Amino acid sequence: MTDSLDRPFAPAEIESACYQLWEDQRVFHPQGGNSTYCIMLPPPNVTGTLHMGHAFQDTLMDILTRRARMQGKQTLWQPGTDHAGIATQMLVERRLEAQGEKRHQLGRSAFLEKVWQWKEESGGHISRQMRRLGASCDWSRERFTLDEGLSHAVTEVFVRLHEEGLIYRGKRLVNWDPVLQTAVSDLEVVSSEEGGKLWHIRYTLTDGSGSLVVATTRPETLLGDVAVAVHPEDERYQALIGKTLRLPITGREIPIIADDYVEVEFGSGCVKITPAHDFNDYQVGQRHHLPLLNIFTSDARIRDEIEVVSGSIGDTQIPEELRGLDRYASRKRLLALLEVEGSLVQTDEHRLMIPRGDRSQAVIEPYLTDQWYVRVGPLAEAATEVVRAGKIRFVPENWTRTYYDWMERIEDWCISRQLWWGHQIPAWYGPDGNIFVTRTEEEAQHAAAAHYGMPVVLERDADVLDTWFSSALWPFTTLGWPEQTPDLREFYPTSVLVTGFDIIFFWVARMIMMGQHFTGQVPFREVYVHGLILDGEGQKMSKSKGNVLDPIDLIDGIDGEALVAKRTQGLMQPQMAEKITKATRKDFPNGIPAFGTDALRFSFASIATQGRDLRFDLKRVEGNRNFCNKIWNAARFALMQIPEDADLHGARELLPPERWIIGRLQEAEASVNDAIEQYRFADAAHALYQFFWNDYCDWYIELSKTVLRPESSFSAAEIRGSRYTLLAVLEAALRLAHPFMPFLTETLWQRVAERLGKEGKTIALTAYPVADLQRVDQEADADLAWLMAFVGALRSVRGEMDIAPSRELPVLLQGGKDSDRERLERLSVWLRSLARMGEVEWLAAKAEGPPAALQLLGELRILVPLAGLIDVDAEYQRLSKEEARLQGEQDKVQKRLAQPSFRERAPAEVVAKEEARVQELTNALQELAEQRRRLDALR
RNA sequence: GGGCGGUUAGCUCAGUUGGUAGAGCGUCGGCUUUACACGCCGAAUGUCGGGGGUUCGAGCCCCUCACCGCCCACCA
Repeated sequence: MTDSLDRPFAPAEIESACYQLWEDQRVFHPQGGNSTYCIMLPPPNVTGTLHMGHAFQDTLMDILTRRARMQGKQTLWQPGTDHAGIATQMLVERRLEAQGEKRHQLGRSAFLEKVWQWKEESGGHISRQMRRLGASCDWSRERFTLDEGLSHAVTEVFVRLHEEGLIYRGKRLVNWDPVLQTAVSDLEVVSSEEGGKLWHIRYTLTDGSGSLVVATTRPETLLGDVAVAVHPEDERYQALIGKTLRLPITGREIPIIADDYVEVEFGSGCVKITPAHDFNDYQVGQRHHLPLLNIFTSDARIRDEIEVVSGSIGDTQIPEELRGLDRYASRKRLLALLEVEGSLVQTDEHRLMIPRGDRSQAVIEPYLTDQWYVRVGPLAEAATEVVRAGKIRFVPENWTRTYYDWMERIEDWCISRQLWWGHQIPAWYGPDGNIFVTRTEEEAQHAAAAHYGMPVVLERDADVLDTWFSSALWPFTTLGWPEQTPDLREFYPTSVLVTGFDIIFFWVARMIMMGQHFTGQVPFREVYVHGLILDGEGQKMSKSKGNVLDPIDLIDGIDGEALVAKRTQGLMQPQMAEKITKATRKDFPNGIPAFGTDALRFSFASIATQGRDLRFDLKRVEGNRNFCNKIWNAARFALMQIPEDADLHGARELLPPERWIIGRLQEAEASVNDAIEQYRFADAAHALYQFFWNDYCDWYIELSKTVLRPESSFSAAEIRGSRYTLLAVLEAALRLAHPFMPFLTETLWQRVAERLGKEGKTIALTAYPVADLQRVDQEADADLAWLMAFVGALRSVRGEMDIAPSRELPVLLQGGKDSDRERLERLSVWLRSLARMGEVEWLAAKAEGPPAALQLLGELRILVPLAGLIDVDAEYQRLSKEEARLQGEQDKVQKRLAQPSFRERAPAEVVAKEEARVQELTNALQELAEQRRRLDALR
């Protein structure tokens, strides 16, 4: 540990030493306790780097984890990383391409070797960054979705689901990414409105009696048309249903069918039906037993010949000039042909939803392929039920509805991907295509031998599983499943899942389905759904916008040009670089100062409200860095006040300030605990901030100076009480703050605890404070409220009248109760030091005092004589303003009281309160008016 | 088309059973007061998006409108 506190707060100096201490002491290993607490880290991409969203989420998890650990629970925060199939494979492919190599030239095993190599190189990065954040994961248990144990579990799950008929293989339309050349799930497709056209194309009736016009946004699929559909009740086309049309270009004959999928109002009310290239048309095709004609290759080019997947047609020829053309080139060409033919009757601008792959951004093509699916119906039902039954609670609760809605409409999950990086599907094919799904190749061989009556050569399915398949198992596979390990027994179901709403469907729902199915228990009891971190302008942070902040830069600081370089390097659109450079130089002319981890963490906690979007403002971090500094200096002060040889454990007597601050501490403890329990991190942070800065520093430290100063007239027991309280309250506050600011609190605690003679190697394993509200002392609270109001009154006079702080204020008192006199006796020593109150004199009740500034403290009149001190005009104005304010309030209250219905219906205590208030206001107004008259005479 | 959020001080946002509107930042004035100028003291600032309703009483409950944002959805 760094030793000297004789310097300003310097986070960089303390952070690494603290983390070292925690790891050396094995602080993060589960230990002790009769109850358990467990959080699963949502596994980040193994080759990724920490972004603001991670840092935010990790901070919240760490707060929960550290508090639970300090509460003495056996606590595990399980870390690990995800192989992130598509993302990682794309990245490695891009790197290879930069070196002039291609995935397919390398071949599967050589390519995979390259990916593993990349994983080894960049794999530890994100966990090192998490350590910088202070994350208290048990790193000795770190897992990776592709490591041996987890892969084994994935196979086990696949095989079991297959045996139960919940996994099947089928040929149907999938979302096909023609760039990545793989199927993706519904969730990986993001549709957004884009500009396009609506083409109107004429199809002529084969009997020569006329024609129809169909409207389409995808003319290039025309070659795959198998029918034209109209609405069954559409009067315009009644007579045509059942007739046939001639497809433009090729002249193939197709029927006119009736299906109520067609919207009468849209376009011409006629829809071309292309079952192999459109999800709706597929349904229509199924209903009407139409052929399935595939016209595209896997990279979305026109085939050389139509592939008849089912049904039959006469001619499968494709015009030579279209063959091999990309879908957009073929669209252009085909439109030209239609134009020539005279079939293109109209072209309209049209906005439509374009589906794109969330990784590649390629336009997704509905494409007929063989894929593996999870039959989610039964799983979803069970997963809905556990939420309904309250076994899983969403926080905030309104996400429950989103969850239900999705679960009700969920479709089977396409889990196979035509990638190489991932868990290869444990399925083997016999020579005749028979499928053997087994745990190992040997088992498949046995099964095949039994099936065919002789050994055969099997071919393994080349596909891998969707990354989210293994992620769905994360809560139990990381704990050793399928083995019934002690960890699994101890920590499963886990306590809470902390996650963003963007992956409720991808991940949360699937974990619930799989967890419930395979363990018979929910994977977690609560789901805390947090908001999304946006930049200061409310924009989503993204590399392409150039507004990304790196959490590590906020901790260590970064100079302006380095930040510019970082933001403009490796852009997908290099032309943005100039704009980003300009904006960055404007927003961060001096770069970013080093705020330290604790300030960053505290900032994350303080913006963690229940909203959906959370703007991240650097000013806030700066403010919290100042808070860290405040704590640092307060601790320095406390330690400085207490001589090395001071005996803190002799007889102690507690003065009102001590009794008061102890009470405030209890209330702060209650607020913080209560807030964390409800996942109200911002409230918890606020309570801490408020207590430490406003109560402890602004008032208590200042009050203690009076007792602890060298010429103090307080007794030894009182001084000891004050010294002890100063340190003990600080020590408790450090423990209370530790989950939020682990580094700062650890460093200071080492020194404070030593001085207090407290045992323990680290604050991380001390007891988390629990409020004892019995210790809130009503009398002390009343004393301090009086004292603070008195000090406030004098400071207000001083501030508004511009009286130098060095100048003592003489005070005249008048009126008031016995308690005011009694308190003045006991508390004036603090009034003198905090407000620099000078001579005090009591005036007789009716006596006419000298011209003075007036402040009211209940029935007590506090007068600061004007002679030589006060500007009469200024005080006159101040009084007038104050009068106006009170008058306004009095009017409001009186109006309320004047209503008979208020007296009749409002609770008696509310009425009494209002009456007391109006009385008080009336008195005050009288006093002020009188005082103003007196001053008026002097002007 | 359906659903969910949001609209409160110059800015960013709190406001949990309906009972006298708050914080941080910023602004203005003063201050080398024996931890901290990353500080201290004082001050200013809101028709709580519009309209209607319930209620003795509404920022909070109900209805409605407007604007902003997000998610879901098969009008080719």
